[in-house]
Amino acid sequence: MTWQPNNPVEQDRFDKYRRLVEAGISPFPPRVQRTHTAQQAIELYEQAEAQSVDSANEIQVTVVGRIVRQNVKGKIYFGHIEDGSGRIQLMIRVNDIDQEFFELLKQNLDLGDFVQASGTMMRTKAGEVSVRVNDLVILAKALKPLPVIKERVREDGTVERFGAFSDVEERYRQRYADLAVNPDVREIFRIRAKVIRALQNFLDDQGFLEVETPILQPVYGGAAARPFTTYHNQLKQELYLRISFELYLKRLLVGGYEGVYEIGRDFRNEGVSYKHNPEFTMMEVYQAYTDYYGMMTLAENLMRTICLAVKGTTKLTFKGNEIDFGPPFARYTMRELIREHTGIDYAEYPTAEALESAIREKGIDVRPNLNRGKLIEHLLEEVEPTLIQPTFVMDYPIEISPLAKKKEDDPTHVERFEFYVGGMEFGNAFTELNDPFDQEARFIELSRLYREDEDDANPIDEDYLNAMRYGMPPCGGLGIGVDRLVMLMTDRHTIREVLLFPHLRTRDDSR
RNA sequence: GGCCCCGUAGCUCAAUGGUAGAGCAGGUGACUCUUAAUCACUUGGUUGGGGGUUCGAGUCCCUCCGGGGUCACCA
Repeated sequence: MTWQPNNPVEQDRFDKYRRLVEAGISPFPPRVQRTHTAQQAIELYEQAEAQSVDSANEIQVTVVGRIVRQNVKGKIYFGHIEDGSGRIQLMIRVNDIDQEFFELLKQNLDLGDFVQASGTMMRTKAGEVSVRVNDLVILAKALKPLPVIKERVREDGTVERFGAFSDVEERYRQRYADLAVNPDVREIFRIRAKVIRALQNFLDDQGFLEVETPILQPVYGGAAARPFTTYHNQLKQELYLRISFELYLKRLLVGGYEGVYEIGRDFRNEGVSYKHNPEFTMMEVYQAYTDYYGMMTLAENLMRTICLAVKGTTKLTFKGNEIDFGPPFARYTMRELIREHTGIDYAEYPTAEALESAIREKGIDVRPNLNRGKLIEHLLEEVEPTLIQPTFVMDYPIEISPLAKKKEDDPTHVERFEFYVGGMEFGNAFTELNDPFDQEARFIELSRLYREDEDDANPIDEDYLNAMRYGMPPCGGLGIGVDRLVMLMTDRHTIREVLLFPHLRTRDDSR
């Protein structure tokens, strides 16, 4: 069943489409011509105008773009088209082109149509550099109306917008429409690209090798999360979408690379929230012959570099807070931070039962029967919203860190840090565990711990242990959530705003 | 998954339980330098779906769908 107009506005567009066809004009021609972008045409005119207005007015251009504003008068048409470079105004006067054609355009051009316009450059009486059109080709007819947004440029140059397309659900479901009418949304994804490029440039400059590792994995690991499962028909093999890159990247250090990184997609079959999407972009980097102190330096330099690349300074505003990546980040141990903030020194409570009742005494609600590590983690979450300036939280309990090396002077803790900015976790790093005996013991302990909790049952990656037995250099590893980084750089407060196509439930009514 | 809130024209939003409206967009007409153009007239609705209460439901109740917020989950 081919598409039919669903409402009077679409019916009207469809009628115009048919009128064009009847007039022998293709609404979707195969060929385009273009001599200048909108921006180039305007700059060219302004430069020439500085020399001589007469010669500037002889500049011939052909520009293309989507009609974003129309003002049709009796015998003159004004409209703005927008291309990738910006906007330019078209002026079509009836005596500059065939009169019948003028009437046809007047009747059948709509907001949203793509057109190609040829003519000479000029400046209107109101002062706007424009194209005085003597030929126009419709490149693509818009059959559905884009949301209408009117704009006024204030005296101070800022833009006031009226009736913006703001329904969050519709914006995400029809991101193309969102992008088409909301330039600030387009800007988010330019910044996103910039963040990723800056990450790559920074890590490349430091001598790291960018690699790609499997997304479809026979054994998942490297994080505590439920995976998505899938199935290879011919191989008759159950497969998982990766929940982290960690175990594969560290295999590469065994292989002899000194530093590797990957930027890519992780998939976690968990709840969604303003900071969680089922698929998200992660950056993980591993470096031989260093430790978590080295990763702190790396993280500081990395955040500084990204911020500079995007903002031109080490400062930014996020949720109304000014954040500065210039100075060294604050460093606290997890224990002291929790003690300061909640008054609980978890070291005084060696069992989960004792710690749980101490937490409850402080009036903090906590799910029953959590293990001690998870209880401590829960306490850290109490502190999290207060960590506005860049902060390293160091030395995590061993129970929740099976891939990190123990602290020499305290086997109950590991050399691990997470770093927080704006009340949100951005990165996670450790001195990587490279002792295959210890690693094996941790894996076994972990599978024992989670046996009761079947949801979290984690398979043991024997091949990873095999790799480690060949000798893994001492190393540090760091993971950073790229989407959250983009949130930070764009001051957006939900992950969905920085994903082009965030996950939504399917909606079967085709409204 | 729990709790709270929301879903009305293409878009942005109104409407004590009592005839579903406005602005923009669209249509017709006027207008050869407009730029949130203006002026006149005007089309457009299964009020997310289904059920119920009521003389009467956009509004109250139940349920389903979708979204937002929040909590939980997330080594």
